[in-house]
Parts: sequence; structure tokens; C-alpha cells
Amino acid sequence: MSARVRSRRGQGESLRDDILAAAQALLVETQSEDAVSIRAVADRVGVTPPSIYRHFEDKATLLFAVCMTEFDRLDVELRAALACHDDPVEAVIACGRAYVQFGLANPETYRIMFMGSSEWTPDQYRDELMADHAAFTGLVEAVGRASDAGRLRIADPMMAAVLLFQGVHGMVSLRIAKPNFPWPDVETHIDLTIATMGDALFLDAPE
Amino acid sequence: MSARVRSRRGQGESLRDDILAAAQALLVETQSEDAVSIRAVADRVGVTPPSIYRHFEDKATLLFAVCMTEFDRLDVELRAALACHDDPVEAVIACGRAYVQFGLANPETYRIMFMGSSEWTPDQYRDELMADHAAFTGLVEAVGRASDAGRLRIADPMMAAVLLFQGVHGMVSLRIAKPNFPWPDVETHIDLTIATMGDALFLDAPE
DNA sequence: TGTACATCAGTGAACGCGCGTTCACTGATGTAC
DNA sequence: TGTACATCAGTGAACGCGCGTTCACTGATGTAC
Repeated sequence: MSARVRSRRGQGESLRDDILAAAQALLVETQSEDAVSIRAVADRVGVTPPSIYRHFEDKATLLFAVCMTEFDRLDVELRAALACHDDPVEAVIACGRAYVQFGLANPETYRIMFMGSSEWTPDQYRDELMADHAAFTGLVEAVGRASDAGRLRIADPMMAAVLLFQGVHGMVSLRIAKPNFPWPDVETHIDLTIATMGDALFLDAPE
Repeated sequence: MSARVRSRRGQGESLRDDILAAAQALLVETQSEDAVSIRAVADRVGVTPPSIYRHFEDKATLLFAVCMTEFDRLDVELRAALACHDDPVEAVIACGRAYVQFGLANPETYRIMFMGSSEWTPDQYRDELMADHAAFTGLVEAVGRASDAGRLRIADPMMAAVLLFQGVHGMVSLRIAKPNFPWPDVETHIDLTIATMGDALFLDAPE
């Protein structure tokens, strides 16, 4: 790739953003975690491999930084879905749809974030953090509102959130892992998955 | 490792079984796909690496052969669970429990079988085949019996089987991928997951 | 019963690969005097 | 206004790694005559 113009003194941090963007673009284009090597990223940015280490401790840290920005995007989309509905149950349902759509639209990112081994995860991105992440707490809050409205079939909103989470995750991760399985049409599949979870966990609105 | 005694003429196939057993043992002990290298397997069997290629085309084929024997074990356990119950709904529920237990007891195998990239899958183990595999067809049949008994809430038994499958998969794969997440107690988690799926898909038995 | 030979199971050594990472460095740029 | 110097962004070359895989081979064993 063409060489990048060297940053001015004090502007070194701008390379960090370029590295993140290049790594993400590479991931999106190749849909392969393996294709995102230190060398490939450096090449794409127009810089030599050792430069990466000025900004990221190691490869895993870089990869998770990329995923974290994707995670933030997911959070934005889930909150947007929640915000579209006054009814708390409808809000949660919309949130589930948005989650599935995000996952299917970003399969390799989804794979890294939710299907990889926790062994590879750098310390600053430990699993526990996921529970505190905005995307998940947003869901817990929304389910909590449904609970407050007396619309939840089970007592514990946190447990209900876990069941919802694993329900949509089951669909997304299986479709990603087994793309050649004779799945139903994707829209039908989403509708049925969401409807099943909804029926199982929520009560209809009292009139 | 100690050297293996060379097979007699005509007995060469016995090495194949030893290789499979060694690879599987390595997978179980290390719980790491990466630890199952051609060299490590050969070393464990007491043979040199090129010998492996007499019996397996390449590494992926070996790994999938291992998984296939595990798959057969899963099938046996699921059928055993089905066979314990006359009531078709109870049979399916028991099948779900057995599935979850198998997955959680064999996390790395489960990861390879259901959470890996389909890119790595050798041709003879393509995803489509999974739909025809005994373990899945057994589930479809059991759901079909529930349907015949008028106990299914949705019309299509195949679709119901898919929903059940992804339901239990969601729980298993998330617990494997995120072991440090604050999950509920595993028994409670199984009970709630299965009960939720059951309530959503099945009708109670008419008295 | 003996011997030459084909076959078969497995070996030893090496290839090439791309990777993550480290090290000592260079040269432009801003700053202090 | 000029100059010496410290700093900073990034370089070039190489390390060591373990891997999957290939190749030409060896030597024991069964078989045909």
C-alpha cells in the first residue's frame, strides 16, 4: 500500500485511529479474523508493522479495540430500537429484532465478540464487563420496565433478560456457524424466533 | 512419547483408531483445538507425523472425524433421553436437557462442532449434512410425534425443531463462550431455559 | 523347506510459510537559549 | 534571528516459532515358486 505521510510532532495519536479503521475495514471486507494480521493492517495503513506497537500492546488488544467500537455501534442501534416504542414489551421485541439484524449483518464481528474463546480475551475486556456494558444493561432496564408494568411472566427481570439474550443469540450464532443448513427464510425465522420468545416471557397488555 | 509397536502387514488400519483416540483424548485434556496438532497427535500415539497422512487426508479431516464420533455419542444420548418417555412432549423436553448437558460437559468439542467457521469444514462434513444427521432427525421425529398428538402450538414440526435447537444452542454456546459472565446457577438455568421453550412451543396434555 | 521378491507400515529430514514481536536506528520537527 | 539539541514518529532488518505437509527412504513381513 502507499506510504502514509508521517504525523507531525504531537500528532502521533492520529495513527491510532487509522489503525483501528484499517483493521475494521479489513475485517468487514474479508470476513475473516485471520486476515487481520499485524502485517496486513500496517500495510493497509501505509506504515510498517512495528508502528502498530506504539499504539496497541499486542494483536489481541487491537482486535478487541475494533470489536469494542462495533459493540458501541450495537448499543446505539439497540437503544434506538428501544426508543421507538412506548410500550415496554414492544420496545424489548424491537430490541431483539435489531440485535438479530446487527448480528447477521456483521457475522465476523459477531463471531469474535460472542463465539470466540474467552482465553483470547485481553484482561481489559473480560467477560464480566459484558454484563455491565451499555447494550446489555439497556436490555435489562427495558425488561425491568416491562416487569414494573406487570407484563413479565417470570419474577426476575435479569433472568428474563438472559433468556431473551440467549434466545436471539441462538438464532444468530447458528446461522453464522452453519450457513448451509436449510434454514427457513430469514424474515420468517426472525419473526418466529422473536414471537416465540415474546409469547413465552411476556403477557399481553391489559386493555 | 514411547514408540508404538509397528502393526503387522495387513493390520495398518489399527493405527487409524489409535490416532482418533489420541486426538480425542488430547482435545478433552487440553480443551483447546490448537493443542491438537499433527505433531502432538503423532507424538501421543508414538509415531512420526507423516504416518498420520496414511490415514487422514489432512488435519481438518482428522479433527472432523474426531468430532463425528462425538456427534454419534451425542446421538446415542439424545435417543436414550427420548426413549425414556412415552409422552412425546416430555420426551422432547428430556432430549433438550440431555443436549444441554452434553454441550456443557464437552465444551471444546461443542465449540468445534457448532461454533466454528464453516470455512474450515471439509467437504464430507458440510453443514447440510447436519440436517440429515441422526441427532437432528431424531429431534424432528420426536417433535413430529408431539405434533401428531395435537400438542404443538405452531404448524410446522421442522420449524419447531429448529426453534428448540437454537434455544438450547443459545444457552450452551453462550455459557461456553462467556464462562465469566454472571450466569445463574446451571441447574436453574437449564430448568428455566427448557421450561420457557416448552411453554412457548407445546400445549399441555389433554386430560 | 528354502529363498527371492513385492508389499506394506512407518521413518527421517527437510521445506516453506506467515506469523507476532523486538531491537537498534533515523531523520524530521519543535524548542530553548 | 540563528543554532544546538531533545524529542518524537516511524523504520529496516531480523528473530524464533511451530506449524502442515512432502519426499525419498527403510526394513520387517508375508507370499510365490
